[in-house]
Amino acid sequence: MTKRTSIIDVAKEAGVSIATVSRVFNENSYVSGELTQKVLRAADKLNYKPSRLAQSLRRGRSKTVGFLVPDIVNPFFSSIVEGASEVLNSKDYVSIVCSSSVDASRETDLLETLRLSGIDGLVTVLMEKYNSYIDELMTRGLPVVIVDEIIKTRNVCCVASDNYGGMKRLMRFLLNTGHRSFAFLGGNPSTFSAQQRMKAFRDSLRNETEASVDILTGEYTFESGYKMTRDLERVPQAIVCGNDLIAFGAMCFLKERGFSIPADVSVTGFDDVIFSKMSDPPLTTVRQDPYLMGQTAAEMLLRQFNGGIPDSIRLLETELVMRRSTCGR
Amino acid sequence: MTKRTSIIDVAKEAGVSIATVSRVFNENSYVSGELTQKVLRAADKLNYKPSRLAQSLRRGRSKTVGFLVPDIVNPFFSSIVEGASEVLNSKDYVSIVCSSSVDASRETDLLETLRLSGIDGLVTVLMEKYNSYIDELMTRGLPVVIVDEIIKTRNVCCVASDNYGGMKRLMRFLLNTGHRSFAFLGGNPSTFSAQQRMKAFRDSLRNETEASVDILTGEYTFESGYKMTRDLERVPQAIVCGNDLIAFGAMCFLKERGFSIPADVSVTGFDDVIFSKMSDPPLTTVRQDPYLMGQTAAEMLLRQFNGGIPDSIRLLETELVMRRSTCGR
DNA sequence: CTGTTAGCGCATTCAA
DNA sequence: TTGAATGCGCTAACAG
Repeated sequence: MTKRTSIIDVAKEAGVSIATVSRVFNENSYVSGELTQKVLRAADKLNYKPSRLAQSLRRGRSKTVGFLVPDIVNPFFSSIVEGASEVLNSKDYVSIVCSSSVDASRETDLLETLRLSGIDGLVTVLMEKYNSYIDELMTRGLPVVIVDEIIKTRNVCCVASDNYGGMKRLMRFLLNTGHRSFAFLGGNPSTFSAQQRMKAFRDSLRNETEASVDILTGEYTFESGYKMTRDLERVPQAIVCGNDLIAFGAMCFLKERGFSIPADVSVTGFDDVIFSKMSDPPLTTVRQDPYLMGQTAAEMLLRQFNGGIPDSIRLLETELVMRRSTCGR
Repeated sequence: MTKRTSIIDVAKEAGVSIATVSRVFNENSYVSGELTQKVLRAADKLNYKPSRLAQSLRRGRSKTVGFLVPDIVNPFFSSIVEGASEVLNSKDYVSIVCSSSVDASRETDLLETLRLSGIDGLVTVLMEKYNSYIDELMTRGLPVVIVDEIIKTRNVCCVASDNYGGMKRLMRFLLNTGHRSFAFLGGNPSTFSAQQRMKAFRDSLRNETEASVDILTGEYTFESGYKMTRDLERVPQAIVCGNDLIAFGAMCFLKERGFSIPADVSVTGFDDVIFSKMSDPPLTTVRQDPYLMGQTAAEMLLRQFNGGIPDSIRLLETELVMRRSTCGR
């Protein structure tokens, strides 16, 4: 880069001290109208804006927040980042984004890089269990918000969808519409969301002594959904999937085998990704709002910046979306 | 944040000057083995790592690259970011990501924020036409790479898929399999990629005087594809869509109207998004590789950092992916 | 209200 | 090889 124009250049141009220039740009101290105009004019002429780098070093705050997510390509995670960034950007914060590329072993390194970059706060979706390095960061005083997971054992801010409640509602709907035999095709059971959804599935059937139940777990992917369905000993009245991708895989297999959806078997998903309304048939699912999760996380962070102690846990509503992949029995 | 341990603390602990500590961490100057050990031990004990912020200010380089994309939630754009970030991270660069949320009027502001944050380079996918602020940044000496658009009029590095060649190949395939009546359902015609694809479509049919041709343009969305198909005066043998989303919309409408795909009408897309193999029927499309585009962009940037002048234009191969949404006539 | 000065944490002269 | 001193661009005392 060409040499930046610095505060000194502006001070010279305006014929004032650098402190005055600084004051004009910080707007918290009083400067006479005359000098303010001079400074503004000079700054404009030289196209000057304060360097965030120098401000950061001096202030000890960088107006920067770090993000660490498992996979930025996954719209679920990128929506979280987008939601949070929107809120943060409007407060003049900038986002440094790291993706671990679904490699949990890289998380600590990336977190360290983020810390060294001088972030003021951290928003993260962790891959598996709680990363103890987070504790260290918090001990050092870094504001943190964990997304898509609720951790009660430590005093850390968390925001997640009500996975349990959403799945409960879906199951109630299925039960009410006459389904009595079920299969659950879950995602990676080490994740918080998968655990909650599966637990809700189980709990919903606890009193249904007549119901037939099958539970498999795999990955949150199309392929995994396809395979798990193939591995099913028999096709039940309803296949409840851990997320939409699994449901797409299940529907694909079922259609190949000549089953008609929903006439022969109902299929449900979770998430309501953009393609769920485009699938054939459109998928009955539980909508969660990752964008809102991001916004909420940002607000929790902002409150910490302002010295407030936000509610440490926020559970976001989910919504049952009934489409044509399910029907009454 | 708790007070960071600084280079001074380490120097004291090790009983050396801060210059020596600095030298040990920079590995470019010679320090005796003894002092090196002392410093390393002290740094380890105090858990010291140099502050990137201070380094940036001092060096005038931040090891940070800025990204500006229209929509980070769109996997196409996030793949570009991911591909580039992977390459850059491995060279110890960190990514500052901005999304204009599909609002072209915000681009210049975000670019300015990025500049003030002290980025060493910029990778961007612009919304519409060339943003002249980019020129200013380049004039100031900032290395820039434009992605998904080829700009020949200015001396700027560009990387994009061979949209034209890909569409040509697809049309050749369609022509070879006996299709003679076509509709083209294009995306936003102000984007470079849309223009290239449409041009290739037109050029392919230039010598087919017998062919019947219809051209509509809209947005790169499911809804737009649905509507454009509805607006078609008659259903041709092949509906060539500007991207996969449009194709999904088209297929949805066609199926609702009782058309059988591909028996009654072939449908094609562009991009090969993850859902294209899951649709019913799976979509014939042209695959492009945004992740590779990102990687390539990063390499072009790195070469600029090293003072090299990279090829200013890189066109990436596309691949025809034949699936079951098309058949011979 | 304005200017002078110190120092954020570090890399890099210049001497020794 | 090592240390002392300087300054990157800026903010925040402290004086005036």
